Amino acid sequence: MSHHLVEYFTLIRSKALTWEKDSSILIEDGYEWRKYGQKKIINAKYLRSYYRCSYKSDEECEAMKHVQRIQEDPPLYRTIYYGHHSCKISLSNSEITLLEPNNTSSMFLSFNDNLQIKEQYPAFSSPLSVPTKQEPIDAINPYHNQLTSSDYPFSCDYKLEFDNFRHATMLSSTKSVPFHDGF
DNA sequence: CAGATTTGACCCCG
DNA sequence: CGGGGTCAAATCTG
Repeated sequence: MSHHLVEYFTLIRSKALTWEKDSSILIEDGYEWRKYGQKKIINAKYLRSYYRCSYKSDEECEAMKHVQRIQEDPPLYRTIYYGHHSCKISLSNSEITLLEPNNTSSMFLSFNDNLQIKEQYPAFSSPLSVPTKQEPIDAINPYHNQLTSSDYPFSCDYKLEFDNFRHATMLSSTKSVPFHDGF
């Protein structure tokens, strides 16, 4: 069963290896992350979680990511990646195409048919990509049954936005969800 | 017991 | 000074 995830990627800063990804369902991104912090962000309803690559100490891998839920209904999570993985260790899912932008173009869009959702994590098990531990998912469990692929049909209505940071955000949503919550 | 997470303190920078 | 990023000790988990 292919989940047609509709996601968008935005290169925030072309010099820094930084990009962000919003997804309406939690996906495995192929890496293991260790959480090292969590913060309440003003004007945001939800906590932001801070992760770094699990292999940072072993292999000097500097990759990090921040994950923050930005919307309740439907659930939407924003993941900002920093740096790239110098470690070779991924979850050995060759199916997973890593979500790393490879050039300095301001944006690109990806409709991931090839992103694999781990079967043992049906719709939600972890709001993040660390499958080894259960997460405090109480809040999102109510949405478990809503997040079937049928609720997220593949649709292609794009919305392009430019902000004063000269970075373009291509928003693609099945429901043209407005953004708010301080973003 | 080892490795991950939690959580408040610390700290940096605008 | 405060927001937000990181540290680290305590705690948790398997």
